[in-house]
Amino acid sequence: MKYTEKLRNSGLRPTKQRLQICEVLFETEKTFHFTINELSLKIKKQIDNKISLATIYNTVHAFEKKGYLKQIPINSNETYFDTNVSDHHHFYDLKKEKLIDLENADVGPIDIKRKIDGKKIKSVEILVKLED
Amino acid sequence: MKYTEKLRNSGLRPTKQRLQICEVLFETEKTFHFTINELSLKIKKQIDNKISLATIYNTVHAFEKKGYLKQIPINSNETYFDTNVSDHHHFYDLKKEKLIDLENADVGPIDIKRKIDGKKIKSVEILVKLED
DNA sequence: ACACTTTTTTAGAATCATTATAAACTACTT
DNA sequence: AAGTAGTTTATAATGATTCTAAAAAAGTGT
Repeated sequence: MKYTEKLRNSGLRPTKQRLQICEVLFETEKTFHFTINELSLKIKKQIDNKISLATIYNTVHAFEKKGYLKQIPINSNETYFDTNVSDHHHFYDLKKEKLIDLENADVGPIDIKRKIDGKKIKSVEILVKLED
Repeated sequence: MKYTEKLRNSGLRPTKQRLQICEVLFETEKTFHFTINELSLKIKKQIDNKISLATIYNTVHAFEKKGYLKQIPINSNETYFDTNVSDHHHFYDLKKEKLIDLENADVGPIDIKRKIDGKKIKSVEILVKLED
């Protein structure tokens, strides 16, 4: 299996559950955004056996820590994740509660002029809220 | 009282609780960031009578709706608010878990080139994560 | 001031995402 | 095969937020 190595290299044991979650997350043409609840439903549809909710939480957090997933900073009662870990930004449709990727080319260059002593910039994330 | 009119003009009755919360929120030299829990403690310290938690939630949401407060998009289990409602962005010091205001002048102009049909931009918020 | 309507406050309960627990299970090592 | 360290699991616990419905306060008209 193609994800076995990837997991081993990260220090994560390639368990059946993790490999199956990899399939659901990364075996897609396009990247996508999800909440744990949405992912849980997706897994139920695509996988025969049951994966417990706790395992889904554990796995998503483990993957996020390893850089295979990104958390999207957004004010919502649910945490949003993104399988697109490249540098990019988001629209957030407030009505539909849906995220839309903004390709890097869709946003002019960002120039952060201020510096904080002893700190370096890890990421710059833009959230563009949309209303009707 | 100086906030009475402000509230009336927004269609909010200037109740004792709302006026007191105005004092705590806006009667400060500098603007600040807070969670509901932090605000609740600040109120307990500064105000003699008790204001119920439900009222604090109600009031903060009412003020946010009227534009007197801003929610800050950030991944945390608690919602962060800002008394600085001017157009500005934030640094987030990952180590200290602290927000720092970025004045608008600290960030070059943001150009969102992509448009979504039937939607208009409500806000553009940048979160710059800082590491050591 | 009084009566009446509407809004607001409140304590407590309910909700819901997330995390903790601890026992059973699985993967890895020797 | 045995040992151990990591993982999964159901379930309970946590904790922020929202809901409820009754009491209180504010606004309005007389």
